[in-house]
Amino acid sequence: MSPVRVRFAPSPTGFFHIGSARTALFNWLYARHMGGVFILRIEDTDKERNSDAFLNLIYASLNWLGLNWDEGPKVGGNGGGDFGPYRQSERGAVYKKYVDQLLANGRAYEKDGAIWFKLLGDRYEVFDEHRKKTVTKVTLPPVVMADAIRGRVERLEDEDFVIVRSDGNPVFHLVNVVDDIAMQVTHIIRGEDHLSNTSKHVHLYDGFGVKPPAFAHIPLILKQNGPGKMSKRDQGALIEEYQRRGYLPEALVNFLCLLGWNPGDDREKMPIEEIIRLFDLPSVNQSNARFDDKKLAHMNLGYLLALTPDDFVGRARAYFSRVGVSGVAAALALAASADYFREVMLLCQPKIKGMDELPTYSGYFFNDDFEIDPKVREKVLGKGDPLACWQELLAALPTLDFSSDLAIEDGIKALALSRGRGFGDYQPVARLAVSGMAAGPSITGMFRVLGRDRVMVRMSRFGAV
RNA sequence: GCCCUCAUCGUCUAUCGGUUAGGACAGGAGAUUCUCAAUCUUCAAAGCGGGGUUCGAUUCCCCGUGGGGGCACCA
Repeated sequence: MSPVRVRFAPSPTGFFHIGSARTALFNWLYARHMGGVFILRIEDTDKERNSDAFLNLIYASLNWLGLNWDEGPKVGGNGGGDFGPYRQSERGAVYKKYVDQLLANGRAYEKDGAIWFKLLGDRYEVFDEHRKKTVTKVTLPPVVMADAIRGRVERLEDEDFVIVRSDGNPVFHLVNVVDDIAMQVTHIIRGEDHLSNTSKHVHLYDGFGVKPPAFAHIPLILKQNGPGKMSKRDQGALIEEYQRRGYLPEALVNFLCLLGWNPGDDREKMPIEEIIRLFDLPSVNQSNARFDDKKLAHMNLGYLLALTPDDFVGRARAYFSRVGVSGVAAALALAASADYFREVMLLCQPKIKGMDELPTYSGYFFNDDFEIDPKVREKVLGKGDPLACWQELLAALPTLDFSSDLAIEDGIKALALSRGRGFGDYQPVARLAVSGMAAGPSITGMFRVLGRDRVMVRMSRFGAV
């Protein structure tokens, strides 16, 4: 049996979005599951709308998601292969050869300067109400497709169609089929929006005398709010955005897998190896799925909490590096010692919901000139006996044991006991004085990481304001 | 308008003729707690409608309805 060869064939005419990513992902999963080949083919025949920036975005996004391609343009460690070139703009000669074949065997003809594919059957004219013009139709049986996800699909294709434009450029249907033949693609996994095109494609395969590959049309991702499928203009649609916001790619991939597929049981958060092992075409859903950013965020949190300390700190540093140029907090964080940075990050890991919270959440650890939120100040000072607590705590700091969170907690509790208070009486004002914020890591951890000197300075300064 | 396609909680989904219709996210309540989260417990929440087939339909078939996609010398 010949090995499975699948391809992802994006066109560099816009930002790389969720829908494309999932199509790429399902192709990649199937290839990996079957031990086959994942091909990246760039469909850049639309000269007007192509751009190198979008092309590079495709490479960058696939890399970020971990969807490495075995054949395709050589980028990083990816690509190569014996069926290139893998950019359609460089395959003109191939298309010409195939078109000539059609012309020679009578399955294509010229009209109005363009080349049309010829359907086999009797022709008749009819007025098309929708398009407001007379069209020539062909009497022939419908195309029957065996879709791996949808089962049997039947559709009548009864009009000849253009395969090469009058300007000499081949159209999508032609190049798509030619390349799938030339690159020996065995399974075409693509969005359901292509289902109606498939009848044309099957006729083309027939014209070339080639048995069509297997088709698998995956359901579409619907936009979170409002009607219709998700497009690159919709909120949360761009892969780039998740990358920028510090989402973990493995979380996004896991989430995307669950949009239209499931392992057959209740499991959701799964390592990619397990997903590869279980993934298969028949288990892909048939109905469209609505995008849900809350669930994605939850998935991201799950992965975030599960990161090992070293991994988390490394990724946090990478995130700070990326935003560093534009953020003061990030720049200061990067300037701190590696040990201190690590301690701060590990304090924050269990508390944040995403990497993008890190600069704000941890800013005061690195910046002594942090601002005190006036609203928080008002709230904290308006409750209980905060100033007395502040003074008592300040006085106790020089002798407080800073050796561990527990020691700090015991120390403050002892103080509280001696004054007839509770730990909770000191916490709000201490947090305000030391961080300026209403929420954050445990006050004991915060004290320990900042160290006695910094805590003292901040506590003292608080009274002066 | 024509063609294709889909249909279980608000959302993602399990069920492959017989279940108290399960899980997850979101939402409500409670527990825990030094803030905020997280976590744990818990509550509420679904088979689009109508016909069949069958001893029995969420499940199979048909018709409606609703959603989605397509109908170019775009991809």
